[in-house]
Amino acid sequence: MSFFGYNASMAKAISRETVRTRIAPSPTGFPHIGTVYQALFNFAWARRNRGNFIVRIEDTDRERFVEGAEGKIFEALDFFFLREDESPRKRGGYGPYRQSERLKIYQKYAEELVEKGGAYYCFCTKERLEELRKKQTEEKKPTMYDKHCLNLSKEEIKEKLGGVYVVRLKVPENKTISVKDEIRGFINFDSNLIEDSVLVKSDGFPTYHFAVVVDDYLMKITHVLRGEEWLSSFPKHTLIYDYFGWKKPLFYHTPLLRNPDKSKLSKRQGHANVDWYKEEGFLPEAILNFLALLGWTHPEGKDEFSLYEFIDKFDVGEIRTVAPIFDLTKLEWLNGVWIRKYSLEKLKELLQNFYKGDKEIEEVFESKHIDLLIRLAQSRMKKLSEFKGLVISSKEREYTKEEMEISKILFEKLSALDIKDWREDNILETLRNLKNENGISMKAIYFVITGREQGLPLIETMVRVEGRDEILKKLKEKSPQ
RNA sequence: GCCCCCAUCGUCUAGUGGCCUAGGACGACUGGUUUUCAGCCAGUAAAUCGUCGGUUCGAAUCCGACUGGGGGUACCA
Repeated sequence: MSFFGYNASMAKAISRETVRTRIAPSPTGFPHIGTVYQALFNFAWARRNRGNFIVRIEDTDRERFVEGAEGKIFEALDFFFLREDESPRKRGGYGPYRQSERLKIYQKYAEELVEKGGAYYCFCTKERLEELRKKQTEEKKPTMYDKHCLNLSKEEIKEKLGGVYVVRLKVPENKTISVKDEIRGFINFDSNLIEDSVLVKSDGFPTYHFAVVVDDYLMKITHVLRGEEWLSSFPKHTLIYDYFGWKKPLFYHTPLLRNPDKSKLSKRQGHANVDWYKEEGFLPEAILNFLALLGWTHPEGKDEFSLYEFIDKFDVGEIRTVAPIFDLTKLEWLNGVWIRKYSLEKLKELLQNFYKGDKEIEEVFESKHIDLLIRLAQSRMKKLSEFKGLVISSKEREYTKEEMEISKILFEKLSALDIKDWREDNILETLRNLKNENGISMKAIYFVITGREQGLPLIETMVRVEGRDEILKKLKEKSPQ
């Protein structure tokens, strides 16, 4: 970093125009991991170019609107450190940032578009449209609006405008509409296959296609990084830009995250809900790291990197086009990597936060051994949720006869060590002898003493956590009478 | 059905005409360290680059067809 915040890695960055990116989530349910994926790329590109990252709430669908969903979106962004520069909660110079509060704006531009000949009023009833669709389906034709209202006279329109109507996009006939995706290049569409979509609904709300164009333009968005599912409606958006004579931002369609069975990442199979990751004890750093690896490769081939490093190295043009499968196994590995990176203090804080309200484990946090326990558990957890199982002993199964015999032998041998000899080296020697002389495996010894097949280091916990009395008491209980 | 996108180990990917008898990471497996399990270290297996055809002296890389997968086809986003 040097004066004016310029460094060599920024040479590639765009300088003339302030880069402005955005995500446009809909408050229609739980916060989706796909939204985080989009947010990551948009956020990183804005930061990389010293630009602004905007969050615009697309709440134009009143039927699917879910109370509180917007708050959950911001909660998720905060959890992932993807802090926006402009949004309904932050404000900014291009608000409002909630589409439901921009109705007047859309109305104005809709009228303008009609005047310019890029759109028209449609008064068709739901019944007529349903009938039309039914007929087209029967005839195995594509279901498209038949432009019935396109040629109404001025008088007719004026007369009907007092009633119920929608505004439709006027798609030209017999034309090739060419759109440019910065990753894929030009893509051509036959205009005859594109429907005159509704731009403004009868309730006065705009549809996505219209609102997104108007808002991206008014909010001076320079780079649109959005999901691949928008590629098919891209020609409609292009048409609107062109009718208005507006300069288009650059478009990058990012791959869709998929389930193990390759379908679009859904609620059911994959784990689409951001809350699930929090509940499992995945760390935001690890999830972000993992997400970045999906569709992008670090120039040095690194697998582990921070958000900060991602911002420094990320280039939008390098996004891959292949839709990756969201594989939890690699995420778990990365989560373990990040858990190991943390300092004891930080990890303790994280764990305490994670287990807030869990009575059983709160005791453990108050014990004087807590630091040791965390240190011993650190390399043994992939998720924060695994900590509890490591530090709270719970009997895994009944002891066999042989194991009870071993308990007895262990009790006898360990009793020989009095309290001042209860040290790691002595215990180790005792156990070693047992192994060598009686042929008892360390695995068996571990189980007999701890009551579980595997876990935290044996001798260290025997000495520093449990203590002589506790160990001997347990062994005695397990010994045959 | 129609339109559009995509196609390298099980998964994430490197690879943009010769450096590829295809490299890395996760996972799996083996060995080492070791008091269990992890961790750490070393190593092994794993893709005839979806298929077929073409261009070329030469193709994972370019072109075409096919197949497969995905997305779209709403007064949802």
